[in-house]
Amino acid sequence: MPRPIGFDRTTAVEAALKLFWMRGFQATSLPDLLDVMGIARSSFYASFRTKRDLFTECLELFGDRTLAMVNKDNKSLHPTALPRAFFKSTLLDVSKHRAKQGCLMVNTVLELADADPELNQLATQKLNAIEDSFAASFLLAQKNGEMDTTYSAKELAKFVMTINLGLRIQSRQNKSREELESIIKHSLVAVGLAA
Amino acid sequence: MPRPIGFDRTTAVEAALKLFWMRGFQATSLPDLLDVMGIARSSFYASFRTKRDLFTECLELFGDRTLAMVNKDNKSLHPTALPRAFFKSTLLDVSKHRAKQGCLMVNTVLELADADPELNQLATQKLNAIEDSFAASFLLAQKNGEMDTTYSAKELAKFVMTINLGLRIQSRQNKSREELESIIKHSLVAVGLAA
DNA sequence: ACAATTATGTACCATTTGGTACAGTATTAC
DNA sequence: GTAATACTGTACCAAATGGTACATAATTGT
Repeated sequence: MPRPIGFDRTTAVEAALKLFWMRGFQATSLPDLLDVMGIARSSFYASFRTKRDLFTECLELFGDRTLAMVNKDNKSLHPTALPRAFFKSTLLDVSKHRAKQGCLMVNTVLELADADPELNQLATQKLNAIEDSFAASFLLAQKNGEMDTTYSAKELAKFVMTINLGLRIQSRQNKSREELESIIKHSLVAVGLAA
Repeated sequence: MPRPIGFDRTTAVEAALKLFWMRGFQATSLPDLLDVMGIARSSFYASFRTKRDLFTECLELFGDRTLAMVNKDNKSLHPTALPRAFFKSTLLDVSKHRAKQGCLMVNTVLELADADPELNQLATQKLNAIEDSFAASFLLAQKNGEMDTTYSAKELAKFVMTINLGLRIQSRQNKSREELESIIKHSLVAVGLAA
């Protein structure tokens, strides 16, 4: 009997995500959101409750999507090639504008570390999941004797994540692709992940 | 003839810096500032013009102070020991609360990359100055034959800075001192900076 | 046609925002 | 004392904030 939902929820969330990603949580106002989502104020509160709830949804979506990317490469590539592939597809093979957005999780951790510990924790948890995926992959390869064991799988994953975080900041600083590429190359060579 | 300035400007700026450092620019309200600075609203605007101007002053102070720390170590330590000393004094030998604050420049870059390009650039410039100081130190050591030349001084400095940025995020995530220490150790060993 | 539901638009809300104006008081040099 | 300056406190400002209320129109299944 009811009139069906008129706007595409997924599209709307996607638009909101893009804005949050660029501007951060606090700097994104409700009118801004309504504008890019193309819905009315009332519809917004009916479908998404609050701005914070919507942000949580975006963060969750972004985190899961990123993890899925890593896991996908995980199946088709040799573990030692994983980090390089990840950096390539999320940093190098990406438009300038998108590179400047950095990573929503990282941005969130720094913006809301103090102001909203709960969101900070959610972002951290999503980042940890990615790190764990790397670690699991490395561990398997090491057990199969396909990978050097100078560093433990966990240590290696932590190292890769540290580089990743550093790169996300630099991409928000407008560093050139060449510069980022150089850093990636040298870091990976240094720990024997230059597949 | 005039009545002298009653409050200590330096102390007031210091208090503001601490608050900005923890909460970020946007999340710090004017009443909050007046509170920790211990001055009246009118005095604030008379002495500091605007909230943004004060923030700029804090950012400048923080950046110069950090650079001075690096330069000081620069004179007493061997270049290969510089990064380790820097991480120690700014990350490991520091209270838990202070570690959680991260680095004001890094926080600023991520919070205001899109919203205030000018402040982003100021923060970036301060970070670059630190990187350059590392690079200059490495270069000198390499020329004197006191340091391995597998990596160029500039590349090495960029690598150290990337690790540094990554660590600042992780310290905002409440990572334990042990975890940070382990990352530092392994990264520096990897590029031959484990003095 | 009718009931049910969901959209839209708009008016409204209290609160907070950064910033200004100004009156009154305190402290100094002369 | 007087003039000059700098403090405090408070009142005020317009604008923007996130969120609510509600009347109306649209679209569906029956």
